[in-house]
Amino acid sequence: MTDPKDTINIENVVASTGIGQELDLQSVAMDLEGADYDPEQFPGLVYRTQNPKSAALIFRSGKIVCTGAKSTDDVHESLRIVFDKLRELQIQVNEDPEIVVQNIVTSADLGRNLNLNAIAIGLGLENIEYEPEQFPGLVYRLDDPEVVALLFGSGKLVITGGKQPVDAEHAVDKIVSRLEDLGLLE
Amino acid sequence: RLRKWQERIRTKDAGERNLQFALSETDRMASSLAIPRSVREVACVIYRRALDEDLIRGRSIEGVATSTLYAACRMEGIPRSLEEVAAVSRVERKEIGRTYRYVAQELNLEMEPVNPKKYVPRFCSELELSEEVQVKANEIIDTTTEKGLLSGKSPTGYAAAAIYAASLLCNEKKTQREVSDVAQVTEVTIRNRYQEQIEAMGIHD
DNA sequence: GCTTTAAAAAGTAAGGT
DNA sequence: ACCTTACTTTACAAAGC
Repeated sequence: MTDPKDTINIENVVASTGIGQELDLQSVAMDLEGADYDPEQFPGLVYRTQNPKSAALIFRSGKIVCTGAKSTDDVHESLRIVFDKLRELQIQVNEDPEIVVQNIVTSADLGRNLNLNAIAIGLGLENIEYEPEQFPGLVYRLDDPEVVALLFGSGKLVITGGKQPVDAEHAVDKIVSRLEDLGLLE
Repeated sequence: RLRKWQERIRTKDAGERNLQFALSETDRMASSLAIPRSVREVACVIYRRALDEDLIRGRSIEGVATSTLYAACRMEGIPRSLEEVAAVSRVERKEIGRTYRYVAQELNLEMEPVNPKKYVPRFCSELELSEEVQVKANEIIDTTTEKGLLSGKSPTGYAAAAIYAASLLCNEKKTQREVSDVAQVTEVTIRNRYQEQIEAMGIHD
């Protein structure tokens, strides 16, 4: 039997940072190749990196959001690229801007089909949300770690809201033991 | 004192006007969906609770009224799908679903997932199918659910496929198109659920 | 509340061939 | 009937309406 923890895969990491300098997004949009900037629609300028793949949202305040990376290392690498691109435009960027991971999205596989109806009742209707008419996944909010898990009939799951990769591991352990206690993982 | 008194009256009046409008909307929607009076009353009780707990703030009266009607139908065992309630509401389906989830959570309605069998009597009568077909459709739903086919599937699509299969088995065939019209799901969904269900039932046609 | 970005899960839908 | 595209859900930051 495969430990469900070994099936965990990081799918997306969201992080925020800042260069410590205000920006004229209009001119950055002109000089930065591939930049998307439509202030009427959204105040941030969108810049995509190819390797690693990610999307950076750059704001007038100099604050930046990076999303789409597959690991925390990729977040740092993507932002390093963004910082260098800005420096090429003669923009001052702090030496090592603090990068804060805000959210990690992971997927995993329990390796068994799940009876979501039984799980909804077993885990307590007041704690879960399962509306198959609206979405096929069952929404399970954990207190510790503070994450949200989406459970599917296939046994696959998505965990989001975590700040560290270990949050997903702890969440999987708790979900597995809760389901085993209820006899719903057989 | 006097100001507080006036404020109370104003709030109360606003609340009453709010409630009056909500009740008339609930009645209008319930009438066009042929929902029994007893269920409308349940919807009104839920709406009143939502009003008392201040859940209306930031949402439209119509949206909450539609959601409570949707919830009441489920609670009373004669569910209407979001598609159906959205058709008589001026709030879009997505908003009705969101509001319903919020109200159900805040009022601890503890709603169980809809059993597809709850749609069988109404859909079958709209299709003028016999009692025999209904029994067969229920049997298909029970058997395939036990085999784990229901998880994550929409109850209406699931019921529609079982009814379609049952109509074939009982020689009272309805087309996928006819069933999809009453169930408000696409023929593709009926086809997909139907294939899974007959395979799980061990039926070869 | 909304707007935008990214990504997964699985079901449903819509449009084209 | 198939194929592709797209929308539903979760979390999160950013600035502005």
